Amino acid sequence: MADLPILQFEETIMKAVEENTVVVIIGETGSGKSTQLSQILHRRGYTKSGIVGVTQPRRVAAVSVARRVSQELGVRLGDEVGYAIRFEDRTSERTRIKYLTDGVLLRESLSNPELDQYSVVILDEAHERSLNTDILLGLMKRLVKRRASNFKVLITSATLDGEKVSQFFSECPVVRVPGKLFPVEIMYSHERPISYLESSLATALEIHMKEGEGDVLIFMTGQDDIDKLVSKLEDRVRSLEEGSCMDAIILPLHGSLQPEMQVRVFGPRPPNCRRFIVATNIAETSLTVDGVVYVIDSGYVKQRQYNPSTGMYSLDVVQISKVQANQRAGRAGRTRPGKCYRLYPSAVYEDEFLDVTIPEIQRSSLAGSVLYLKSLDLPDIDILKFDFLDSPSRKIVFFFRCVSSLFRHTFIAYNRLHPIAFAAAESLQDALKQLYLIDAIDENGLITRIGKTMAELPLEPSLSRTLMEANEHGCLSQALTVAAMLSAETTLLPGRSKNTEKKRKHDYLDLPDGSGWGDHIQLLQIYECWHQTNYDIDWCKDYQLQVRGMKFVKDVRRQLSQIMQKIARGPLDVQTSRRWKESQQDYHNLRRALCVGYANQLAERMVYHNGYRTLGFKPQVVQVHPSSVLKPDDEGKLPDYVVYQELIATSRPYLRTVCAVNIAWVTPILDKVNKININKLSGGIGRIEEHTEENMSDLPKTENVVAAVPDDHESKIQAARERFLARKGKK
DNA sequence: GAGCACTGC
Repeated sequence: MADLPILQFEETIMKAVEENTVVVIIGETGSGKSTQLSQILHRRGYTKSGIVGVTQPRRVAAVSVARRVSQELGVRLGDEVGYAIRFEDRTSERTRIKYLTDGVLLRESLSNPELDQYSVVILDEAHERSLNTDILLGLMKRLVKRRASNFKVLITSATLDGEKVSQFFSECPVVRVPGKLFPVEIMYSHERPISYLESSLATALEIHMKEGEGDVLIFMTGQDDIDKLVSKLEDRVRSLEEGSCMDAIILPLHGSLQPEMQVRVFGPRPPNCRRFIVATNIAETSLTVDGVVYVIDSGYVKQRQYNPSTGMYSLDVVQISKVQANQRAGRAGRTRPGKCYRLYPSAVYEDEFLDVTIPEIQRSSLAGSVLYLKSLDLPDIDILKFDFLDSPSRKIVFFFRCVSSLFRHTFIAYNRLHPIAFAAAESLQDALKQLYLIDAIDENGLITRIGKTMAELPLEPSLSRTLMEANEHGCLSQALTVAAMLSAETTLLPGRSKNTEKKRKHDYLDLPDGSGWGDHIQLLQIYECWHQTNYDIDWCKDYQLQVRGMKFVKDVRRQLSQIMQKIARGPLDVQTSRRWKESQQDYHNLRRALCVGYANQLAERMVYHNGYRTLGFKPQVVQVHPSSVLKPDDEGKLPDYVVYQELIATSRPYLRTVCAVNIAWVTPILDKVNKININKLSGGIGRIEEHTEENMSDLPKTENVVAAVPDDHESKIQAARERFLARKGKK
């Protein structure tokens, strides 16, 4: 501990912290920033006036770092040092240093927007740019102005990103702390490989024959490639075995592996043996494998992206960023000097790779984030309560300045660099439309009472809305189950291991089938069956349902029930139905609640075939995913209208997880779609900011331009916003 | 009749 680099910088850091409200710390891997920054602040008295909170993007990190710090300070975990993650709060009144996931801190700021129990907030690993961290960055920017006298923010980031974060916080100081990594020699390919699978294979074999002891970590993009490479490696290594003096163990490592299999990667390594770990980017940050000396980096990663104009998700293989490439290389230098083989030329790294990864906030639907921001006690709501502050219109300007600066921060830098980065305006408009259709905001873009309640639920807005509607119509218990099942769905079904395939098909017949209404209903029925068995673990195993996943569903369901009981007025029925057979009606109310909640995700069947056309977005022809339990009726037809959980483009655009709904429920929603006025919904973001730029009398003229040339207007707003923000920044 | 990168409340 004493030789951690960060301790030599204690004076520098503390001087910067004392003289500034915000400080960026660039701390490379092994600098000790995660464990030491909080302790330094504790020693310097910053825990006397409040808690030092340290956010982490991942649960395991929050827990393990808290445990470590409590050991170093010689206190019991949960006393002076504690942690808070979903489903688990190990803090007490005595807690002075608190590690928490960034999601938990966001939830806390919902009930306490000033975060006044904290004297310091440290946003750790900010360069990872998780959606939650990005929103926290925006909130901190606002908070440091309001609590400048008794609040400090420290942000840790990677080298390439630190300057930008500093700019975001009005050029706050940057302190650089070196890491304790061993040097890693970087080797580039001369050309781009034709097949990075073959290229990885060749490189791995070369290392095995020519290089000394040490494990090899190979980054691939997905399970299929991992499986292929593992089997090829096994073949080739075996044929080499006589010529090599070392044995080889080849291990896959990815998120869908059972935890027992993942453990093999971390177990003790037999002597005179080399392990090849073929991994996804799970090994980039989430899991650390000891003993790795060689890294093979394909330069690619699989990323999920959202297109706000079509409402469609896709899973694409894209080039990594420089930050990611360096992070991967760093995995070779943890225990001793290592080597990193990049399967691409250095010119590609220099010229094509983005400096930093496109942040999640730019690749996701913003409906949840916008609703969350609107629900905070920021000035666009409950204006009467805050009379002592600025006038209402000024408040709205302020709100959108916070929001737009937050989104600016993440959008503008990348738009010209990367085709998949969508414009902030488009993404925000999509979010506003979605929120309007599910009654979370009114036609002026102001949050409604329903929306306010929705934001309290840790769910995507559509599911929150479904719960609220279900509560009105006596099917909350069922909706809670569906919401919980959907929160974990991908982890429920068994993996693709071949020997279970046959067995599963057989058992699958015995599982409920949704009674012809679709996948949501099937999920409900599965959970109710499990409930009937008194949550029997063996029952899950019999039906090949992931035990961990089902337990998670139970936890989520309990948490949602508690929140609903807290926020909803009147009596609630949150008990799981005890007589599920009797509830096998047509699920009328539940399906209607889903229709209301997913008003922005409806599809209409085509007249002559079973394809669907999406409603609400730019219409698209899509198919129900073959994995759906929804089957054509006796006439060979699927339901006329469905709600869908997800629209995803794989080999074709598919609706995944669908439920039949009635046309009578759909019609009023379509009326609403037709009446959408995006300018009003935007709450005059552009208009208000243009007021500050130009004369009031210019306004009608500008609005005419909107109708005629939207793009031009958009760029004008953008320009006005830039000038506005620049001027504000100088003050 | 297809396929699932990784997190998190």
